[in-house]
Amino acid sequence: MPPGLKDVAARAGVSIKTVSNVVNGYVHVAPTTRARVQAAIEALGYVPNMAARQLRSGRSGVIALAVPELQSPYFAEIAGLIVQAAERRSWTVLIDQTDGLAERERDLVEGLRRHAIDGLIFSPLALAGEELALRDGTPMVLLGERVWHGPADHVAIDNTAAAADATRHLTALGRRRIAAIGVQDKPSAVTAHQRLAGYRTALAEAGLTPDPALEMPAEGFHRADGAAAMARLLDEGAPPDAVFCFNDLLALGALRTLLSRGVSVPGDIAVIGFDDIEDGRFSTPTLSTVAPDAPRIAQLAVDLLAERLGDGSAATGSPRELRVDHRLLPRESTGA
Amino acid sequence: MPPGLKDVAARAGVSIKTVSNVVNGYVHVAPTTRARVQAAIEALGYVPNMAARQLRSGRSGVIALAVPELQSPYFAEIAGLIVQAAERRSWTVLIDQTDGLAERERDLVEGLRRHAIDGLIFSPLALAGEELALRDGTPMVLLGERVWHGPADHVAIDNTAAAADATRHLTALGRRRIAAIGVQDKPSAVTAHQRLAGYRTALAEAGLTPDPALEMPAEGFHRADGAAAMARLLDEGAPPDAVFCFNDLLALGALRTLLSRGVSVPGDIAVIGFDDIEDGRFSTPTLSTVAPDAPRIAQLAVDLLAERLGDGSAATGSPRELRVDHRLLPRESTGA
DNA sequence: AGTGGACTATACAACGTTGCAGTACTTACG
DNA sequence: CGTAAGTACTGCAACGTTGTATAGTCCACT
Repeated sequence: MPPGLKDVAARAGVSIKTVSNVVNGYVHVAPTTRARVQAAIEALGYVPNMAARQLRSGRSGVIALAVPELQSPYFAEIAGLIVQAAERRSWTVLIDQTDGLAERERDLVEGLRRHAIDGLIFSPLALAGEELALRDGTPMVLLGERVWHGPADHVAIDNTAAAADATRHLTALGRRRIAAIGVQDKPSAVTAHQRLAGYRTALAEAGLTPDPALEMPAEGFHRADGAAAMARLLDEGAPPDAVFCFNDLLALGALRTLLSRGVSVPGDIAVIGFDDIEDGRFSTPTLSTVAPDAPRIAQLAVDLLAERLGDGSAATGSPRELRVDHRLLPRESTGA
Repeated sequence: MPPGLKDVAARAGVSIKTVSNVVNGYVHVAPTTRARVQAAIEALGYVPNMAARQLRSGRSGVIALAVPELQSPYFAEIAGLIVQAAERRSWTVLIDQTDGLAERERDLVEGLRRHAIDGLIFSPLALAGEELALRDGTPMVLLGERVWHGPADHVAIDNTAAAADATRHLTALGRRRIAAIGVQDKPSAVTAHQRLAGYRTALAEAGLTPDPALEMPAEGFHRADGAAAMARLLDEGAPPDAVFCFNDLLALGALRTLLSRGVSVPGDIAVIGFDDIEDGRFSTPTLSTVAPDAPRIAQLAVDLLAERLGDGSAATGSPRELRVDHRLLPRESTGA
């Protein structure tokens, strides 16, 4: 049985409460007493019992981070950064994998973990809009691209603008038949919609007519989906001279198809992705991409949550939307 | 304030304990009572308070998983699989990132989280041997390649044999100058040592003399390290005709260097990696590798932990070492 | 008719911690 | 010198849950 305040108190010859005061850094404790208690703590190897603390205070010191999947390098990176940011506030991060399942996401929102966590940082895939309204008062910060005025704080890049930047990079190279890979129908697939919108905007700016045959759907955002979409693009009629993939994994899959068929990149077809994952910096050719400022996203998400947790009433203030910068990174796959 | 047993009891007109009994599925509750209580639970949206539960039972239902880094696809995959396996036991997994820092690892082992977690699945990088002995009774399962008879249960593939298999694949192709990338000096870098040993064994079997110039060190196990090591290999004297990289990331980095210099793979140099991460299945050329049975590793780790948690005394039985299978996956980078 | 057992429900204590109220002693000040 | 303010410490209650003990009811079998 691990020692408690009781045991430390007995050993130091003081009351339980005094030990508690020492542990919590209460000021009015005589130096000699404090030293005696500290010694007892050391000797017994006392560690505060978090469960009891939480039961009293209602705070667990744990925040949850819910992402669709950790396998995806982008989310893995975000997760790592958020853990770091949370550590600076000595919070523990509980990582939840939703696999993009609506059911799992709903569980989170409806607060099945309610008592265990102080707040939630959430990157929703299946849920959108009002479905995200939290029933209990647990503060939540949304990550990624939510549309207008959701029910909670929200950190994201300007997705549409970033997609337009990527596409503009291709039109600026003089490409005319520019395909998009990653289109999704589901109304909840906000990311895909926004990137498609940005793509179309940039095409229009360049005076190009959108060709439905060039807007390739993808079930998921993985390499295999990108490879398959690219293959269809090559097999069906006139191939494009450039492709904007809605994320880097799709782009790497597309690259694989192109190279294995002997298509020159960027000679015949230029390719650009989205996210700036590490893989793209070492692929052959290296992958042009749009890089969201991930460290800043992580920092802001944690800061926002901290603000809501700071004052007791989580309801203070209306939801805020924070924009984070993005950068275009031209690499070999578009001829850098 | 969220409702507690007390509130439900009041609404249903029964005692607190009866509600507790209903919640915990105790058999001897009259159907009508049970229904009334269930209705009250629904109406109030009651959710059990985990902190209080843990305080009573000493069990949190949370296990920790500590890995060097989530960015690494191999660990991300393992993490995902462990979360799945734990979910089947309705455990929550707290993922800790050690960044391979000895200090962080020591904190874990010394049980700073002691009260918060029921058990620990740990993939140590910096710590080895007796330093890993847990002071308190928290059950621990070690992941990855620890040497003989550590202080805790341990799940791993036969690292040396797997490395030998990979190297043998290269000698079987008739390659004679086979390099290794990923050598590390630190005594705690057990993985690197074992893979080097396997490599040397296979060379010896093929009647080849090990050439120190072909054993390339790598600071980390990342793409950049692999790319740099490969560059040095090409620049210093006679280049090899095959390379065994100690993991897939190193191999992908090496691939990048080779292709950007116009070296043919596998024509001039064959490349094989280790881990079977998704990236290697979509690189150009696709990457030959050795695949550990990751799902089984995850399942066994969780099972082992469950066993230690089952009976109250965690000390039952001496540490066990479980071997998991691995498979050689020849792909394009060695001429498949 | 009496005894044992299964069934249903309850009361109480305890898990380890902290907020609040309170006690005893010291110092400061008019 | 008396009172107020500050310092050092203590005791009790409460957070929400569950294990143990207990009490009453009903039925079945001697």
